Amino acid sequence: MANADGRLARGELRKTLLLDAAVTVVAEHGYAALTHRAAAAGAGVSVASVTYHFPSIGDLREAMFQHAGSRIGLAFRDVIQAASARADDVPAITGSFVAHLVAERRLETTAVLEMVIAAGHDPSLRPLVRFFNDRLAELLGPYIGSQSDALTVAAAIQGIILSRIAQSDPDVAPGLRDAVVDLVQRYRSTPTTGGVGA
Amino acid sequence: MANADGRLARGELRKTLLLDAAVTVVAEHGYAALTHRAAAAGAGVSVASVTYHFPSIGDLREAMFQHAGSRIGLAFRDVIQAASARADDVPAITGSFVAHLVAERRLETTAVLEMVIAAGHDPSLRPLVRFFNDRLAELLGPYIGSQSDALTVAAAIQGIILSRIAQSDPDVAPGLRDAVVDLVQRYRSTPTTGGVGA
DNA sequence: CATGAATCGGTACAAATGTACTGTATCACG
DNA sequence: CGTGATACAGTACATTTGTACCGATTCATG
Repeated sequence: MANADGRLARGELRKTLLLDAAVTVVAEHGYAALTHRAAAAGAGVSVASVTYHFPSIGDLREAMFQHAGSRIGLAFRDVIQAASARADDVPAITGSFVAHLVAERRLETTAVLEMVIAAGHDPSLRPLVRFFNDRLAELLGPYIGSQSDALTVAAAIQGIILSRIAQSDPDVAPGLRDAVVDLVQRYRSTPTTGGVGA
Repeated sequence: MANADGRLARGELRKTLLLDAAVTVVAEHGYAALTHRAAAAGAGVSVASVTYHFPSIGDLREAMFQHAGSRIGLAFRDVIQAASARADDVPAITGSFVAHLVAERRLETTAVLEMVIAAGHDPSLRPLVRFFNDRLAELLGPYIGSQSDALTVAAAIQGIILSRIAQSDPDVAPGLRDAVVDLVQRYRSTPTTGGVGA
């Protein structure tokens, strides 16, 4: 899709540029501020370039959510693999991962949270929201035995992330990680080999 | 403000009618859908009546958040009083309260969650968001000794509520309450008098 | 009952937005 | 080197939205 056909590669490049700009708009000014013109201005291109790739505003919104979700999803894939290998380290891995999301992936994370809210009145978004819940639960799975508990903790972690993003205090990142680590540990079900106990 | 002056009473009545309609619009169609005309249509009144009480759209948005927050805040006041008297029952009280919010106060609760997201890029909303976090932490206070832990659990509960509203499954209410009760119990710090242990 | 403020419906207009249309440049391919 | 599809800039127009304005109605008060 890129090497064989240069035209498609160019188009995809512009698309990602536009979607990155769209994610930035949503994260910095809210879901309501995402317009063709706002995305065009953020990417430094013409409005027609946006309407060409995303003819209707619904297309832009949907692609923007998919894009933000894809970025986060890739990060999930790596950390899930690491967690499945060492179940005892799941709390620490999860805590660092969440801190990473809020710090280095703040824009995409914020956009995903906007998507979760939007899913409340837009059923078409629910499959993607459920996908993220399942991925987060999958990350916790090796440490938390119960699937039900894992989903609860996944939702709880989302709430902790939300509260930090809502306050937007840049200095709360370390406290965020500790809070997540502690939360996960309180749901431990599989016996750990080492550890002196908290 | 109501009995002494009939005109003000009438105005306040219309205001609450409009704000209830505004909250409904936000809960059912999202924050972006809140316009003067949408609120007017929802309340069955003219657009001028909305612009009279809320001249700019910013006034309407701000008052809508305040209104939804006020409704939830009143419910908080009662439950906090009940919880302070019986610390051992805090998990059950909190669980039932959360279930009540999602069931009977779904519209206001959804609007408040929209406000939390909006606070990420609108600092003027953060005091109200912090107020709710503090109230929820205050509710948990008698049961959870650490103020830091109480705030974490408060954020976690918000995440659990968010996940249920996002999925919008009406049959998950009982599971919701159990999940909240279990979560709070895992953060117990004060010794309970009775109880056989879970 | 007269009066003035509060309230509200109807209308109008400027700005923002969604979206279509036209022309042009780029690039793969024959 | 022509050719056609892709990609994009500029423009235009209809719709939506924010907001102001005017007139009618309600209601407390003297």
